[in-house]
Amino acid sequence: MANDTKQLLLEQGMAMLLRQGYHDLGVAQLLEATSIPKGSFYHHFKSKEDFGLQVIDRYMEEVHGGLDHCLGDQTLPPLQRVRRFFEMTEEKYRGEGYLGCLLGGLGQELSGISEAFRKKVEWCFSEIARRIACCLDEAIERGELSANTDTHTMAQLLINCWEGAALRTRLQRDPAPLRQMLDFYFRSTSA
Amino acid sequence: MANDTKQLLLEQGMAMLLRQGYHDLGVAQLLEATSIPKGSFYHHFKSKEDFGLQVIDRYMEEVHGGLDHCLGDQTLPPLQRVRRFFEMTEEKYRGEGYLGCLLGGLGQELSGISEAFRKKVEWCFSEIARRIACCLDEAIERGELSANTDTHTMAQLLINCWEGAALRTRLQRDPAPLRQMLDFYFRSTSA
DNA sequence: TGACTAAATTAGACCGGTCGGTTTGTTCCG
DNA sequence: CGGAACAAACCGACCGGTCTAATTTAGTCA
Repeated sequence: MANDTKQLLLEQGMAMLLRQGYHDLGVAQLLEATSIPKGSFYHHFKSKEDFGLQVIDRYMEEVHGGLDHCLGDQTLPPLQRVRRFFEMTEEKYRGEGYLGCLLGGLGQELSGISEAFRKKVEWCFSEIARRIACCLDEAIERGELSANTDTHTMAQLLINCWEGAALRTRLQRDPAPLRQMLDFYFRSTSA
Repeated sequence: MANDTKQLLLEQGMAMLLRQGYHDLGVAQLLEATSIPKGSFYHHFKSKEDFGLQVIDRYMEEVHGGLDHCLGDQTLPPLQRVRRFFEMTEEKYRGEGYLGCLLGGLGQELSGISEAFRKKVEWCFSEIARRIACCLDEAIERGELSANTDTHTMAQLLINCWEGAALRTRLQRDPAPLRQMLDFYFRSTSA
């Protein structure tokens, strides 16, 4: 079905964009990998840029799924839920060969030359931070964090430090930076 | 002189690679910006990839200069020297329009498709971390850090968290992530 | 000090290949 | 039957790199 074609392109596009980045991945290469003709590609997507932006949307669906799953787990205290989300993300990175974060990659590559991508990626990070901040608010209520914690800032910090660790993980093909970052952040944050 | 030409290409290349990344910057565009003919480019550089790797070398000269300047300042205690280095880097970012870090950008864009770039960028980060770890060793000696601090890991963490903040700074064109990260790191690290 | 030579550097036209996107046509599905 | 989806040839533009030629620079020698 038509929707299968579009989803296949988005899924394969996510994987290939993660490894190669935006400019190194040509439309032709993606189509060769999926055995889909170019007419179909331009039927579903207005342009390559449109495709890239929709890949990000598709990616965020998965991220929000993961956030729903972890932050919604009432059997764990809030801080552990937040940490669990990142541990699951690390497992996802392992399945991909420790290539880091798609958002970080596209944001880094394109935010100097495309306002559409800069705004979209920044909005995505802000959305993730907003959801984490909500969970940190609950941690304050539960006494896990001191009452004067600026949860918005702490959530942004968590995202930022994770993205830096994700870059080094991509460079080293090793998850150690992710673990060190989580250990440091949660050790420094607990009440 | 010939060396002037090469240095001009490297300087201009640094600036343009920071904004646009590797693949979006064509050799012709760089040559148009510098009014240098293509024959000269390929006289000084074996290839575009060779050029990119030499830009990184040139960049690291500046980084080591900044490290020499800050970490060698005996009028400040060690932790403040380290922090000063990053504050100076933030000022450099301001001059560039808050476009983040060249190493982070190239590492993110190219480390999935070029072993030469992946190794070079990773080596650069390791070098910076090594020098910062030396200064953190001195902070232990001075009592600024507890004796059981793993300075190698703390130095890597500092680099990683900074790179994540640099990405967000690039996305937002705002230094707030850098400052928040430094405040958090040094507040959590002091003895 | 000037002439000469070789090497270094500059100059830019040209190349084959690939790019993103368009166009025309065919097939499928509701 | 018409619109959606698929199909693939084709296009102009641009890519990294090569090649041949011209100019400049540096070294040597009388």
